[in-house]
Amino acid sequence: MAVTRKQIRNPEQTKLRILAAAKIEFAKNGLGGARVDVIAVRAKSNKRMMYHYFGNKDALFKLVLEQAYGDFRTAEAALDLDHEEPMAALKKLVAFNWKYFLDNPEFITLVNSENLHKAKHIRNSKQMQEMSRNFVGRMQTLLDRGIKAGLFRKNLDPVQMQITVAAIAYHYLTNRYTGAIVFERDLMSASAMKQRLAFNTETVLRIVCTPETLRKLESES
Amino acid sequence: MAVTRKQIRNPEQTKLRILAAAKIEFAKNGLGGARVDVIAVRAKSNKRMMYHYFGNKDALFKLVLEQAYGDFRTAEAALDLDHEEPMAALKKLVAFNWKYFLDNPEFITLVNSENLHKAKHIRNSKQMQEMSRNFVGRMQTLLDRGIKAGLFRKNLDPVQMQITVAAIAYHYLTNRYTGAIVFERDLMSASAMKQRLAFNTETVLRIVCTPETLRKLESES
DNA sequence: ATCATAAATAACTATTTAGTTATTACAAGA
DNA sequence: TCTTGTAATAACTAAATAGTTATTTATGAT
Repeated sequence: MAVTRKQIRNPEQTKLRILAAAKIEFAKNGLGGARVDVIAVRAKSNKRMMYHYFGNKDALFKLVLEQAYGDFRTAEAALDLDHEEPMAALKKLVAFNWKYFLDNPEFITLVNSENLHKAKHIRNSKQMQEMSRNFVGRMQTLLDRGIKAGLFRKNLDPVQMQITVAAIAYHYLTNRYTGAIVFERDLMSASAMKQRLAFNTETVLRIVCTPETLRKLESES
Repeated sequence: MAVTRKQIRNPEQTKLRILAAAKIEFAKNGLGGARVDVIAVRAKSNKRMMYHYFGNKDALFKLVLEQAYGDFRTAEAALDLDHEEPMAALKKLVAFNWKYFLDNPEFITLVNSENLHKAKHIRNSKQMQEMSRNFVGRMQTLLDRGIKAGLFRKNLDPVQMQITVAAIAYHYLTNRYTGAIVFERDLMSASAMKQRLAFNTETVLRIVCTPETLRKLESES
């Protein structure tokens, strides 16, 4: 006697399952290495549904990537740095970047994959532009408040700052595997990670703070 | 009348052509996206030769990657930083990293691809270990000389320094495509690149130098 | 000259892959 | 309860893909 599993309809859930499965597969193998069959199976759906809801592999990748960026920007905005002292806010931002890349390794591999393809999927994405709009602005606001408080140096480029804050966390984590071989060191042990976060925090403060602020910090410690 | 092109034998040249073609293909599409047929055609050879000389796709990738690392380390060692003043040497190292990643974009994408695969190809590579051996040592020597000259701070971790010096150049360049969208700015214009190199140089000096050294630098400029 | 070795080539194969077709099943509104 | 649009599924296909087989050809040693 054949067991006919009842076919339950739930388009929203199905879409979400496919998106989640796609994120895992794209993150693990890159766009080129990802397999649509694997995505369908992992989503407990089938390829036809994926093509029905998302069109094709590249369109699905684009959506996954946009959502990954969206999640990141949303989390960063939620830090609500405007209600913190400038120094505390900056430290918080450095720690946030570190923790986010650590907790969401898919973000890193998705972004790397998109850059391998010269960002062709999101090049003309309205959504990407909107999400990015306030990103630089938040850094500028933070820098301005620090300057006003006599803590930070003037004329710092907020774009260079955002890139640098990301870079020192992102690079360490994305290249953790080759890094472990090159440096013959476990870069992911609890102590190594604590050390890196401390180093990154100090790096950013040294870039941003005036000499007097730095002197004060050193005499305190 | 059929034109029979003379079949010229040159195993060394053929191997080199295959390696060069593989480097381009792997760099452009990643390991998963690279096609052995494309490599064979680009090398003006054929698949059988590739399999004869290198075994399989993964073994070829490993060799390409090892050579890319070898080239990078060789170029860095050739800087001969031991015969420069510590400050000049440090600036030269920052500029070298920048220029090398800029001139050799394949290095970046090859390393990214290997990290996507958790460094499985080079994990037990003797050659990698040997090439890396002096890499940290060179930074340590540089830092020690700077400390001795009263210019640099004490107790800086040379591994954190190497990672950071690489990060601020590598990250900017590897994510240049998504970066251009996020920041709505041409990151690769001559002026943008000049600005980034200057920012990176200043960043590293601020990390490394003592407060007095920094003060002296500022009063000079 | 000839012969053994290795270099080169093209044609082949078994699988895998992105994308499609054809069909069935469900559920909401008339 | 009938109808209709759409969700779900499986089986299919044409192209592509990593790796192989069979064969020819150049070259250096004897």
